[in-house]
Amino acid sequence: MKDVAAAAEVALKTVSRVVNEEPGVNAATAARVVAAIERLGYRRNESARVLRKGRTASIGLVIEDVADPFYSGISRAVEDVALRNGSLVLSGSTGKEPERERGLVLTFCSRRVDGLIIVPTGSDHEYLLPELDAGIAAVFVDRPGGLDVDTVLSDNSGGARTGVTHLIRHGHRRIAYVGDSASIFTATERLYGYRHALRDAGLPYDESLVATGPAEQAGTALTGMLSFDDPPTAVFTGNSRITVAVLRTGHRLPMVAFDDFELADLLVPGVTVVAQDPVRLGSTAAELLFRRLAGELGTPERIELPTRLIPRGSGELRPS
Amino acid sequence: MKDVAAAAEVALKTVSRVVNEEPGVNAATAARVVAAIERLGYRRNESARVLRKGRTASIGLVIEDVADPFYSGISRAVEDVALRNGSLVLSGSTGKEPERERGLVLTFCSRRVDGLIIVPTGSDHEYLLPELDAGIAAVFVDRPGGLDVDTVLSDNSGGARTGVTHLIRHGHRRIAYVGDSASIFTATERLYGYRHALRDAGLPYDESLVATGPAEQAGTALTGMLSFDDPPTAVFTGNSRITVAVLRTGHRLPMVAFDDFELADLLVPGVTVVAQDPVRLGSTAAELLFRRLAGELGTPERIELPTRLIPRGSGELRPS
DNA sequence: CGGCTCGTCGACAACGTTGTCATCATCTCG
DNA sequence: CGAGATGATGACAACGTTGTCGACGAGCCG
Repeated sequence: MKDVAAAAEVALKTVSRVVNEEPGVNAATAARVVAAIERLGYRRNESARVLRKGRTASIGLVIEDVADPFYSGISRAVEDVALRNGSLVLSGSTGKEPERERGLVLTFCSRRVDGLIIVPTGSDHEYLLPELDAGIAAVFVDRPGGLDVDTVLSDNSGGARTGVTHLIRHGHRRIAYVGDSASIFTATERLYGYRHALRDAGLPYDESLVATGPAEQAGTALTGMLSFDDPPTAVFTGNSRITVAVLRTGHRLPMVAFDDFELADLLVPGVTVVAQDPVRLGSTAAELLFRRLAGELGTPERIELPTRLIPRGSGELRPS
Repeated sequence: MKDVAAAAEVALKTVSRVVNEEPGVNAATAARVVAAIERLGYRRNESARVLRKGRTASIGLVIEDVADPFYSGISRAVEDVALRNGSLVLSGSTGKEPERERGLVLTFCSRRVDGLIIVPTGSDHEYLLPELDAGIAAVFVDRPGGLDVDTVLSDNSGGARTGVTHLIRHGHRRIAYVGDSASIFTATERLYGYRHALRDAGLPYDESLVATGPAEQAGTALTGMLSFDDPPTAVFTGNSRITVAVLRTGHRLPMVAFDDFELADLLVPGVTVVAQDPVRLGSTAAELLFRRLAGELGTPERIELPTRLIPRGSGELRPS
């Protein structure tokens, strides 16, 4: 900028004014400055600007894994909203490691992002408090982070309840639940929805039909249940990875899956799912964040987005 | 930092030294400073540091769409490599719009990223030249960007050739090619591989069996071909979106698809694919970038990663 | 004991912006 | 014609770091 000023024979400040399109610059002078900028290939140094202004026009996005379609959907939505708001997105995957989440968040903070969108992995987010005090806005997505902060969730229990009820309506009385381990918020909620549906229908809750744990064990768990004297006639799966694991076992059990996935309609039978809307999850969170950044006050919101049952065949099979 | 210095009753520079773990600070003094840092909840302002040092320890990643599994694979790999190198990733999706790509790249540059990893969307990347001169490193991934810059690609033509040859070996003589429009580098390469395979086998190249264009038209194009007097007995699809479009038509034509996709093995029959390795694509590009950032000189490299044929059934069917 | 090195520390400038205020010429109006 | 308003421009400080260099005392050696 100094060079540009020299080249255009004006003061530094005048160049600054031109670059920022501030009023009060003679058209002729401005033209001279623009020419000099062009000639020297000058581009404003955003770091210095940030230092001066305090706002970085960037937000941090912390998710579990960009490579997972659910999170990449969120990712894309956040990106789009950010772009519309003139912000950039710094993103990082935690891979379910709370330590890595913490590292990412703190790094983002020291880079002075204006706000954070976090899919919380650990349960303890105390370390965020000083940052929040320092004025960084934060929104939790998909799971609550244990702090009194804006949060956007899917209606996990309601969705699971709908899905299980769907199976019950089709005549199933013994329905297996295969889901993530109980330490994960969404898994607990979905299991709750499952129980709720059983209760609604007056069916007993049988613990031996419930398997929780990582996706790798889902297949064997279900296979085990099928060897019972009184095996389940249908299964409700708690997330996509588990759904796939169950599908790979080759049992063609009637099934409703939580979370939609590509090609669910091309399998035979098509897989009936309770679909979440990752894009809407992401955009809602981002909109909320930018409203906060724009100065909107008020108590933290907790938004629950509806899920949608998509019948495709597997959930409409009757017990055999 | 000023406050910390005051609280610890030392000079600004001493705090800086402690924060950066520079040698030459008395242990007792350091302890006092650390205590003050703790007490005040101080965290270094990275923007100021960047301004002073010139390096931002961040790279820009420009891809077509994070929500596409192929690109999110790249994304994740880049992220991991960056993290290992102490860098952050600014990312953005272009959605195939050259204008948006340009905007993203220039924004990243004005934020002084150290380097860029770009999946080029437009063909004209002249606008990058001033940035490259300014010392920003760049690597193109998946497609060349028309500039003499490090580039990491899949072996598109070789992969397609292998895939088509596979069908030929299984007795097919009339093989349809349904791929992306010719303006896209990878599509041209794959079509070239297709022709190459036909030539190798002494089969004629029949233009009426070749459909290029967006995925939305892929289904109808293939359906059209199947009404010929002498219809194709197998199809080679040029990318995942097109593969899915073709699958949705419901024709159970013998088929080899370029690019692997989740659940390809669960369809009936399993879909034989020529798999690319997005993760390796991303990590190779990132490694290359960081080597350049570390000062490695030499002429730009052009790396072509091998593809892998994965037989799953659909490609092993004989003509009916 | 004088000169030397070494360890520790601080003063100061600089990075590239932008906000504040001052300057100066020109114009307007009574 | 003089006072004040207006428009254009510039000088300077500040944002929070870090690099450079110099100061100061303690310990060492000859």
